[in-house]
Amino acid sequence: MDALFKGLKDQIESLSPLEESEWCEFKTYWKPLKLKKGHQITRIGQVEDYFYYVYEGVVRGYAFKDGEDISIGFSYKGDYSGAYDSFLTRNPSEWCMETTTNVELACIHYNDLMNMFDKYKSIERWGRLFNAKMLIAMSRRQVESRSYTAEERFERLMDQSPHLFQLVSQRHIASYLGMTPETLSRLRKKVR
Amino acid sequence: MDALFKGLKDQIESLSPLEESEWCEFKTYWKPLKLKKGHQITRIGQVEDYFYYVYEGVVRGYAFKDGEDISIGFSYKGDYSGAYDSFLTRNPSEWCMETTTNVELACIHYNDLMNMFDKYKSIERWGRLFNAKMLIAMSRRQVESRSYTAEERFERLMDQSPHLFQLVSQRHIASYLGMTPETLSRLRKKVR
DNA sequence: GTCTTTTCTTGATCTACATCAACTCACCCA
DNA sequence: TGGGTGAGTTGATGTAGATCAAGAAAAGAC
Repeated sequence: MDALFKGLKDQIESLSPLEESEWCEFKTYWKPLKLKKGHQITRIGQVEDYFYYVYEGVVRGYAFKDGEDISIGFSYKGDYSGAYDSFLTRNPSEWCMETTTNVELACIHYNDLMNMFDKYKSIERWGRLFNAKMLIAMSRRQVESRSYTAEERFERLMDQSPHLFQLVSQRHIASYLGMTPETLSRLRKKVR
Repeated sequence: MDALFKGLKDQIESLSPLEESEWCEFKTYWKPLKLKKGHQITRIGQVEDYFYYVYEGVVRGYAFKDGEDISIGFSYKGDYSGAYDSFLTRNPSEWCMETTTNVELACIHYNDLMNMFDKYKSIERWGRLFNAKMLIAMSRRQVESRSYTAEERFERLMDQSPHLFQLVSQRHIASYLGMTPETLSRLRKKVR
């Protein structure tokens, strides 16, 4: 439990240091949460009320388009996670979140987070910098997905996150890479 | 000139209202700027020192991968623009910005904006919400680019931003849509 | 205005990847 | 313990869109 909050505090302070008193209050709003593999965190059409910090395990974010399940991204230890567009806009989510392993999370309710933003400038700053960080990561990924072939995207993922292949099913990785499971299977064979 | 600042103020206040005194100070750091069509705003490898507000005209953001020019996005009237990853990280930019029409902009220097973030919570908040807005737009676009065929992406762009086809060359639109200029040309013929 | 350069168009081919289909393997649970 | 269900593999075929190439048209340059 302590390790979870320590991880969370470190993550936050890497972007914006907090006063001890601020952290003490902020901390009270974060709730620890253990979930089993395969748990559906957010469903489509539902407004996301929580923002999650992943302490252990993997969470998969995905969208549905024409009945297709498209993986948008995976959150591991130290990442934040959630149907972030719905959380921010308060509109029904177009995305879902589910655990692909057993996970340990901490979560905070929208209202509590907004109150913290109002109350503490340092937390407001963390919010700004956190969004900026996400934005940068996402724009890099956008360029990536445009500049490389299926095979190159696969190789890059193998280099950057080899562990993912142990933690997530092939078809989810395939949809994340923007290819069919068959194509991914053939690429893996080629490497072996 | 006044209209430019009014537009800027409205944009900012749509996310976070400012005290009159805050706006008066903030305003002094924004510099108006007129540029001709085809002007290179940011080059690759250069650190982006400015953040831009587009009052009139179109700015194109693009990346280079293996000598390929890939359009990332277009900013029109009322948008913000800039090599945002470089601006935020202070690393040399992997992206470029150029005007595709004559433009009128307002720009603010990194240091001045950071000072404003430090000084005013309302401006810090604007920064957070602005990043959030960009993030949401980008994540929608990411899902879009995965879920639709070239033809569908073209049709959606025709619906959403028909004016773009007047303001930007076909090959830039093509790279934005993730297809070759030839393919775009054929799709346009089909519609006519 | 005419000459040059770049952009756009159109056609012929090629290929990466999708789709369809059949088979294997692991895992679960009655 | 065996058979059902979903995940992964493998092969045969199809196709969207890339690539290559060569005109036509538009946009600058002087």
